[in-house]
Amino acid sequence: MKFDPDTIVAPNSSHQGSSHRGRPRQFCPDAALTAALKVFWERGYEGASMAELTEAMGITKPSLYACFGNKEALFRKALDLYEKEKLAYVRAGLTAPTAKGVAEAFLRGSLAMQTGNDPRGCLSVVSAVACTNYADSIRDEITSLRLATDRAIIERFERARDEGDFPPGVDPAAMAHYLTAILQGMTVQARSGATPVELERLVATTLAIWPGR
Amino acid sequence: MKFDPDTIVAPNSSHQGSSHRGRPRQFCPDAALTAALKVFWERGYEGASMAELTEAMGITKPSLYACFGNKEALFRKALDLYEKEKLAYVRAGLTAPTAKGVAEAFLRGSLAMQTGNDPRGCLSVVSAVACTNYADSIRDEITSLRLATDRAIIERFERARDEGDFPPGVDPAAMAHYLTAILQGMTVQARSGATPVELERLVATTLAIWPGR
DNA sequence: CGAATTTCATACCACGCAGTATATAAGAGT
DNA sequence: ACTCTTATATACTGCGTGGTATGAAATTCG
Repeated sequence: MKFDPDTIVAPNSSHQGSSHRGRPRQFCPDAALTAALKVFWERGYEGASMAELTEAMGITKPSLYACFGNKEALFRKALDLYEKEKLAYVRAGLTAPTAKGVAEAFLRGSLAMQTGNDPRGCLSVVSAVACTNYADSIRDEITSLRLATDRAIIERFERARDEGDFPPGVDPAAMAHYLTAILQGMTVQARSGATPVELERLVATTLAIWPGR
Repeated sequence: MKFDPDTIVAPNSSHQGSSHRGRPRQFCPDAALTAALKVFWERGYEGASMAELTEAMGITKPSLYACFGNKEALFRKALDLYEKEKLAYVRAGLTAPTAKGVAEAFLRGSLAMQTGNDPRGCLSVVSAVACTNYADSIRDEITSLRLATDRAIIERFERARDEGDFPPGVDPAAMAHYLTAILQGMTVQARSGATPVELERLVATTLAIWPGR
């Protein structure tokens, strides 16, 4: 029976539940995946070579392939991790009391991501924009991920409209796409070297202009 | 003496001034460069292979290298062509009478580019975001290009402030970066499959929110 | 201990990439 | 007509890529 690469289990640094025949793996898959995410994040899918990845992950190629499948599967898992960990502020932001509060939470969350130690820019944006020749499955996953968050923001803004957060005549869906456009633009600017101060000013400007509460 | 690839001259379809020793070239460099631009535009620099380029340009590899130098030089010339032809609306937009007029010209110009037959998205944005491992010279050229237009917009908005286009307390530079962020976000959304109607709505929303005249 | 099983390390493979050597074709100058 | 020059076509090179074969090391089960 073959090893199932879809299930990452038993990082050997933490407590190991059921014992395991054969030689134990000498690295922590979670840590390795985190390292891989960082590489994909700054180099893009095609820009990240297996050599770079294995070096950053601190493992050899056969270990990588045995544990994660292939490059595409690795990227997919890294993308899952990204959306799980790094995009927490999206889910959190949706709980803000007003539409403007949601916008502020998103903008500040995105800003915090740019000023941290992580690579600049949003992995989803980078992956969506860069090269047309990604594997179709990857493109599909990225777009479906984007559609899901778009949908969530739209629904949140529809509620906001019903609660009177917007001036009359404002379309919630339009405001949602407007907000995501600014977030994406912020990613592009961060990616091309904008300073944290400039990004902070972008946040402030957007909030100053924001219609309603 | 070697042929200087920096000067593209004598497309053989148009009138040919001074005659030319040796076998005449059997393609039009301008048309070939336009075809190359299209490929770079939709695939990115690294995503475009020489095979794709030569096929789209309708010439063979030695012809390409003889005429344009190498891949990097070809991209550089394509980028020049892009900024000269496709970004004409930027220079035109700067002449609008008010700040909001400038914003509208940029937004509509960018929108028109997305709905045309050309590849989606802005080549500069794609090139800026995608892969970190471009040749340094290319990155430098792209950023200097971006800085130049940023500077132009900022100066135009400073004039707009002096002319009273903005409400008091609005920073022209901040508004410039805000506007470019939206344009960049529009590119990202167009690149990831947004419909012209959605982009049109983004333009309308931005203009509806725009402070001042 | 010995057998089974799984991971690790080194070396390797086929392929696509950017770029080129070489020989031939097509024109201009004399 | 003959030479000189430039472009074209075909075939090639060296290299980096994603992915793998193979054998040794490390563990559990009997």
